[in-house]
Amino acid sequence: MPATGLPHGAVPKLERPGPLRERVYEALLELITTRALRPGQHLVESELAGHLGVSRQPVREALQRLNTEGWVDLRPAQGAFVHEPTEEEADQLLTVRTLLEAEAARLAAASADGAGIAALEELCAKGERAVLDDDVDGAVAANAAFHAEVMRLAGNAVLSELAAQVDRRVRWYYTPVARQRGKQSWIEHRELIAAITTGDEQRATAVMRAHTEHTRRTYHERERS
Amino acid sequence: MPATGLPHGAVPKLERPGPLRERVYEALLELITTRALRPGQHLVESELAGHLGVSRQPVREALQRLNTEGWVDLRPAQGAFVHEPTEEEADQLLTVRTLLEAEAARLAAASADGAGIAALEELCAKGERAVLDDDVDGAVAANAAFHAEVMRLAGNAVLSELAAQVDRRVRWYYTPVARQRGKQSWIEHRELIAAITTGDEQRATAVMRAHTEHTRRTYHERERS
DNA sequence: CATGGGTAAACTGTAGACAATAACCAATTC
DNA sequence: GAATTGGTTATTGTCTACAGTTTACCCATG
Repeated sequence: MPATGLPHGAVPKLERPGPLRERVYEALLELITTRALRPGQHLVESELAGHLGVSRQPVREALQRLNTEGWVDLRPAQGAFVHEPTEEEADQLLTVRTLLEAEAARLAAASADGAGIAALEELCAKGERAVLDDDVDGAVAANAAFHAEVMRLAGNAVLSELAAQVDRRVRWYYTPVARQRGKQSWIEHRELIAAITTGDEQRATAVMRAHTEHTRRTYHERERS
Repeated sequence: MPATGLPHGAVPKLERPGPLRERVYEALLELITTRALRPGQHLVESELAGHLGVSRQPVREALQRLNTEGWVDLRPAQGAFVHEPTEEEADQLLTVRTLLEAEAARLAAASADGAGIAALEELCAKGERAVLDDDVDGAVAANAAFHAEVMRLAGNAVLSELAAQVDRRVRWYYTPVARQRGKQSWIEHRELIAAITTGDEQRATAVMRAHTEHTRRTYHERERS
């Protein structure tokens, strides 16, 4: 290796636009999760293409990826429709999410690590601060970051990737009721950190399971609001 | 509804070709799982297209789906390469598989059902027969069918879909050593059926976990063969 | 002999054009 | 008047062509 003398991070990494399909994919996913594209809506390739300033091909590829990941339904010879979540499906997703997150918590507890725990505590503090400030977006972001960090500590890439997809969809269903669960959520996070710190796999699993189950309850009780 | 006088089943259902990308996808997946396309191999779109008698476009779409599902790695501006499984990844996949299958077993036990149990027993018998006949392919197929049936009984579509993908990849890694685990596997299946029949969720989970963990052991001990 | 530059080939990424298919609507017949 | 049939339109599925990048090889040069 040649000695360039340049530290890795210092290189500006001159912007690579990256494949168009990726950007289209992310743009569409953003539009779906923000409800700019509503469930059941018919997505016409040429419209999207024109709207995004690209050709139909990248749009097609993005739509197909969204299809395999469950965001849109691709009816043959008819086109793409934004997926309509059902009660049953939301419930099943929450079940799977509970499973994956609980396992991640167990693995994280098993391979406890000082630096990782510090990161968790920082994210937890950030979330608590956001809740006190009534910063909903900040709290949601901190929550996602917290769970992602637990996933990272688990050190299982396959698990992490699956959980990322499931979590994102759960959050999509769940966003409308997200504000209800603010303070209590972070108390539970503190408990989880404690369990991970002491390396108590059983307790970490139990706490995370209770945490996500609690989330499910909140979801199912949302009608009365 | 017009009375055509034609019974439903009698219509030959003249072959619906289905979207080309689907068929290309299945063809490529078959080629990969059978090792006709070996890990690390560079897949050139135009070659595949010519070989399959279609244009590049369906091949592209199939490759991208294979990419999102972890079968091929898609390096930008360079093309598709058959994914090379690592030890670590195989281990992580087995962990996730254990998780998903165990949960499926629990759910299946919770919603025990006479017809379902009968189906399981039949598949089990078929598998045992295949083992006695040294019919390896038949045994592998019966094994897959058995696990798929447990999944179906669990009644969780999301879980089922995830497990299907994970299982298929696990089986890809695992196929070379599949013959080692013949008879014992089906004894464990019998235990699982017993647990499901009595609706014992705890025991069903434990049995399935032991079963898949056993599979993992076998995998990791394969070098010495 | 090693090294650097430059050129060419191969492949992917994107765009545009054409064919096929399914829904929609009106006209027609029983 | 209802149902069926034929035409029409909009949209997807597929193919072909072209531009952009990366890689590898070869030749010139120190």
